[in-house]
Amino acid sequence: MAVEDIRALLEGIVGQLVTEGVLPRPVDVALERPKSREHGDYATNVALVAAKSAGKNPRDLAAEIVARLEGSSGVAEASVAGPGFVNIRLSAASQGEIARTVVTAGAAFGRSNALSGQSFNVEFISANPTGPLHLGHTRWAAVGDALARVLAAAGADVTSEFYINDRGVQMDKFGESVMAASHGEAVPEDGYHGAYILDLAARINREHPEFHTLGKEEQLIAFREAAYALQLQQQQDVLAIFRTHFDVWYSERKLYDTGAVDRALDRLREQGHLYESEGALWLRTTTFDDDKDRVLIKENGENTYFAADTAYYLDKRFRGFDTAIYLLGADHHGYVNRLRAVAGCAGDDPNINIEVLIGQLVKITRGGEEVKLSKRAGTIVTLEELVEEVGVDAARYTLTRYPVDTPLTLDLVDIARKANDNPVFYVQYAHARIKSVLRNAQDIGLDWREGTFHPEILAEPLENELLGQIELFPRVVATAAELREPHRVARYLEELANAYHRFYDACRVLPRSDEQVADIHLARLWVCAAAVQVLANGLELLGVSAPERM
RNA sequence: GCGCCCGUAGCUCAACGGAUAGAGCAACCGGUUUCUACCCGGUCGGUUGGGGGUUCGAUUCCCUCCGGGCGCACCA
Repeated sequence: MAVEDIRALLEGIVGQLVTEGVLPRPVDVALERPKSREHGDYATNVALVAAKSAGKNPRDLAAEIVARLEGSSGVAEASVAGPGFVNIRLSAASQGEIARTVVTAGAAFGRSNALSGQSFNVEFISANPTGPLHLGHTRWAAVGDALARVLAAAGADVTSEFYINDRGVQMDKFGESVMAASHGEAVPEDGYHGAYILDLAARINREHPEFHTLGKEEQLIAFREAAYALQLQQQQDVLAIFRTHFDVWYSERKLYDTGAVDRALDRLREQGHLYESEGALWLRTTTFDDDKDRVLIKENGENTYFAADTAYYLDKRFRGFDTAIYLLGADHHGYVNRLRAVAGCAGDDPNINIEVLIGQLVKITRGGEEVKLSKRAGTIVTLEELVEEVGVDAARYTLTRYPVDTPLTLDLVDIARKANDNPVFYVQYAHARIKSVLRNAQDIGLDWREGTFHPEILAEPLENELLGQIELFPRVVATAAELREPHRVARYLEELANAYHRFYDACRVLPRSDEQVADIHLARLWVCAAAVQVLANGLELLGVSAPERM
């Protein structure tokens, strides 16, 4: 019996109470899993919520609901508890059916239509192609990708996107730096100084010796473009290794080439939010809660970076996305208001068409000491170095198991530890452990898919807990998507893994050598098959591997 | 000065406005006759930064103070 069934049952009862005049109007049915198992499989606070409007004592009202729940099929027991909660315990049979549901749904279990019909553009990282991705980008590489997966699992139409800042003076400085290095000269003071600049220069010298025959202007462009291509490719390679997928790599240059900037200005002009002052063109963002108005075109005729941002937002909307989600670092939170104001100025609803998620900074330590310098980039630790040190699974999982508004301190030694104090291995181990049991079952010729599944014999408390935990998965995924909080999936998996380990500890799955195969063995194999499926589905949402053996 | 985020056990952090605020680590004590012990159980540990308010109920929402991080460009 699934949550939806119980919810429907309760809603039906509330409807009856309204019809009978006990309640003046319907109330929302909030159904939750009690923290304490002693409170049953499910609990609802409808009586507490409705008591006031009904002019009744919450416990009396709860008792009326309980009376109607008892005797419903699938409900083993209902009771009033505390100030007026209604606790519900399901029958073993209805609870056990969940295993069959999961196995039948397979990889689709957990997917829902909670957000179907909504289209999202999820933009994250969006680094300059002038160097390696570093720690500042890493949190989003993991969380942004997981968010895109979670939204899709909730039925939303999702496009993940990386905005390439390939225009402007930073690109020129980058080109100058590589060119200087290729000539064996010192890199300009305000250029890029990492060791990777030397690598890029050496490689370009090798592949394009003819660049040195070009005139200064042409040579600068040649180096800039060649270095850009190589560096972008390097970022893409690292992200591919990190399993972070982007549907679209959107070049800032493209905004200009396709006329998106002009189109955006036209739109804003139509909406009446542009004005000229002191020789510059301004957007009146203060109308929508920004601190000050912003310049789009400078006095010297150049576009500001903000003009590109504006055009980019509108381009996303022109491309048909309902909501543009931006994932930004805490050091960019000052942009939130002006971005939201752009939506307002364009005639959109800043509360619907744009969402900006701010991620707090991540600090890395190694054995308790802060790690700052990267060997390669000369700045802070790179994504590549992090992966080399702790591996993709550990890095991704660790970064996604915390809410993004929590400032993080991660210790490389802890993350890489292959022990139970490391949640990623704890969850993966549960998966591998079940796979092992399933393999062993196969080895002794025990096929749980054949023969009859008897859910009603799954009456052990730990079986019940595990099944209840499994059943929660779709709701967890939907909530993670609705709240844009993929960490909920990771936390859930840890609880699921724990529920499995405790089940395994108490309930023998396979027959011992001197035992006959019985219904209970088959039934528990179904539970194992369901648990391993949910673990795999959950890890997939986080982009973490689900190992067959460890 | 203005704005955003954060403050929960010794440490790293959880907790759609719900019941006795939870995990892991650290410290101590236990558990395996056969499926993966990278597992399971127990003990110790708290004025949820302080103070008000909202309500049946506040770690959660509002106000205020304290403490920490970050941001306040015709830069990119």
